[in-house]
Amino acid sequence: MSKQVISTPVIRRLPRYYRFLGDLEHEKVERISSRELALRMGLSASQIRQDFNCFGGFGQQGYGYHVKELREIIGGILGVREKTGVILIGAGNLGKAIAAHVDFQKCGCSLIGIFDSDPLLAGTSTAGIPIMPMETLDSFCRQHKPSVAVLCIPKEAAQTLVEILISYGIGGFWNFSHFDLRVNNPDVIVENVHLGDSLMTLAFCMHQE
Amino acid sequence: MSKQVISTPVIRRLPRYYRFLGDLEHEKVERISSRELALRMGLSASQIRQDFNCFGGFGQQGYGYHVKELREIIGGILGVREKTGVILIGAGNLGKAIAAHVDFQKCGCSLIGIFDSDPLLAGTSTAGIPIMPMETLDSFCRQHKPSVAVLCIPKEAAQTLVEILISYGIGGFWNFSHFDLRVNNPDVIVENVHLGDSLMTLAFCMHQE
DNA sequence: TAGATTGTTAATCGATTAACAATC
DNA sequence: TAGATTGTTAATCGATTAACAATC
Repeated sequence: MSKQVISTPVIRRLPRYYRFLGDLEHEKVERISSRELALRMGLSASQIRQDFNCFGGFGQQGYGYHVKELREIIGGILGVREKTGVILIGAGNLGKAIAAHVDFQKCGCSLIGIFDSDPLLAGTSTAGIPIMPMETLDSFCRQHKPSVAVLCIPKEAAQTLVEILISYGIGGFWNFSHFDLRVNNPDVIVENVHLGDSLMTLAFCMHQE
Repeated sequence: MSKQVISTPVIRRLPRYYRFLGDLEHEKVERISSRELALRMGLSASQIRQDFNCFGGFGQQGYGYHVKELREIIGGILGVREKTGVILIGAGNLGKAIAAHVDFQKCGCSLIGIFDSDPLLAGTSTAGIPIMPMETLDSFCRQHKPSVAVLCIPKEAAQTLVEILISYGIGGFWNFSHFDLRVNNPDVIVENVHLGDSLMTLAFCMHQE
């Protein structure tokens, strides 16, 4: 295994490769060349070959890439066969929708608990996952050792909660709060999702030109 | 007005600048230097000055940038004072959450209608917006001329619907369906959001090192 | 074998960073 | 005026593209 550091642009393209290869497999396509895949994905063939070769030579000269095999390899790289424990904090509109809509399984994750400070929600469940009161977070984490927390809480509540969650052993945050979470600890990974930024970008591009 | 083309990385940073400047204004900070802003945002001062100078010189030598003024300028560039008409298709879990959770107003948009093919949903409403049957989409678009459609529908339904929506005058798609929407028409802008990709990226980064 | 397509190196392009003169 | 910080040009860095030898 090469210990080479993978650049961010490459990392961000991996899930997309994985998705497109899934579609191809679904369409019963057995082999594909970098040229064809590039055409489909709106990339260049060179780039695709460069990307794959960050991890090793998965193709065969004169043939291309075996779709099923390549998909499995990239799946392995992305760790989709793992069962990373995930908890979700904040069972409001967005929290519930994410719990129900995102296929955690497919992403190598397993949503094992939802927490909310509203006592009225405790005892109910969403997407088959029980909603628990915040008081039980500590003991739950000690018992089940989730490594990722999805944050669907208001901005104000987030920063302090994050420190606590890190002390509970959380090593990754998928942050939907309306602020940019920044953590000093280099072992903690943060993925900020700003839907508003995405919509603004769309609006800007429409008014350009 | 410079007709210079703005690069994608710069465009993607604009909403973030806008957000951070909003926070600063909230904290009653009147002026800020590129150096201080860089520190807060995890960028370099050079980059910030380069970015702003794509649009014009908004700062003042020896002083820095006036927070409120700069925020308004960037807001103007992003078009947050516009009222771009938006419709949302698919009032499932995710559709409802987006309708309720995303602040369209703040993004220069106005969510004016939700459509769903399920006749049971017709007549109900989410986030104060009425849910209407797909049959009324045509006449609604002719009357209200929305320019953006949010797609919260299954992959299978999406591609054909998109063609129809374009014929109804939709020029921008905010696509949450599980597929990459690609449109040939250069006047149509697409912003694909893949929450699964984002989660996979987080998981990958956690297992790296 | 001939044709196709990879893996990989070299060339190009674009974005970020550094430097500094202009100026408030 | 002196100090600070911008706007802007030049240097660097990294990512993408092009080219081609290796090889299935």
